[in-house]
Amino acid sequence: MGEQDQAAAVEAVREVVMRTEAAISAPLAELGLTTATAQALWVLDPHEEPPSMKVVAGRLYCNAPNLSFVADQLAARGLVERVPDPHDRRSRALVLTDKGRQVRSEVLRIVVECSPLSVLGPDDLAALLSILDKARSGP
Amino acid sequence: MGEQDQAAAVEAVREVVMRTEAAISAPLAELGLTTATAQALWVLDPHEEPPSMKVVAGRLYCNAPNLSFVADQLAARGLVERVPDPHDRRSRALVLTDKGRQVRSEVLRIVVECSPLSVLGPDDLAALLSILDKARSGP
DNA sequence: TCCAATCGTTCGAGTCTCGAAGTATCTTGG
DNA sequence: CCAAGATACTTCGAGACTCGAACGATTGGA
Repeated sequence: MGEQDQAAAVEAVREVVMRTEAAISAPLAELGLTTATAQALWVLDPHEEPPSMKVVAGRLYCNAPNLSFVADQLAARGLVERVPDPHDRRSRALVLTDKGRQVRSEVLRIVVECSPLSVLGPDDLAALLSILDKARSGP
Repeated sequence: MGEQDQAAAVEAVREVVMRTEAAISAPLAELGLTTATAQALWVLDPHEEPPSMKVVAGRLYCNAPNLSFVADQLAARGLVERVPDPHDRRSRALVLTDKGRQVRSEVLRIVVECSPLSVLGPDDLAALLSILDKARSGP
């Protein structure tokens, strides 16, 4: 019985993501972004120490060649820069440029505005986060 | 402030979906399926009246050419059949074959087993479903 | 009847993703 | 110190997915 609930939950989560992507694709296109490039921008927090390519690839659940491809696009648009790590010259950190920080905040605004989750109140959002954090911390 | 929570919630939902896809890709490959074909199989409920291509495309948030492409793959594997609608000969319904029903149940089993949501208890699952249904019924 | 709208398909192009191979660098055991 | 293996990233080539445009078949309304 619980398996049916779980399948329904997976389906619900999937649908929310699909609807979000469908809703944000047009506004992102006006910024010259796709969902792939926008997600890469998303996981670059301006307040943290610039993460290496490997770390970013991990956050995006993609492999190194894929991230190189996406990083090239962001770099071509002047949104990120590859800066060598002084402690390990094999490694390169992805750093947001000024324009990158600005566009990233636009991405966040668009996502927050277009996501189906925008209809939820603060209590529901907090409960949702609490539950999903349990799932994320699991394996 | 609520915008930060909402951004975090969108991020959490995205991560759950990414982790699910990463976890199921290998088992699905053994069935000769990709995430795209598996999702199409997923939305074909054996107990309902076979839906038209247009309806299925809507469920997958994709357009008609894309669904034709995916349906071709499922048909080539003998998992679905296109049957003409007697009332509207332009329309074709996607019907699961016997093998299709069997493989679809395997897909459900894999997803339920591999999803990060599998660590959640019945109460959390029910709460999660309740909240996401609010978001889904919104727009 | 005629014409616009709908359903599905085909075609071509573009984007995304990945495995394999290569380069540069680091690290470890001897 | 140095050679061998491991690591970080890139490039290349192929495959999978998605979409817009154009087309044929069918439907339904003026």
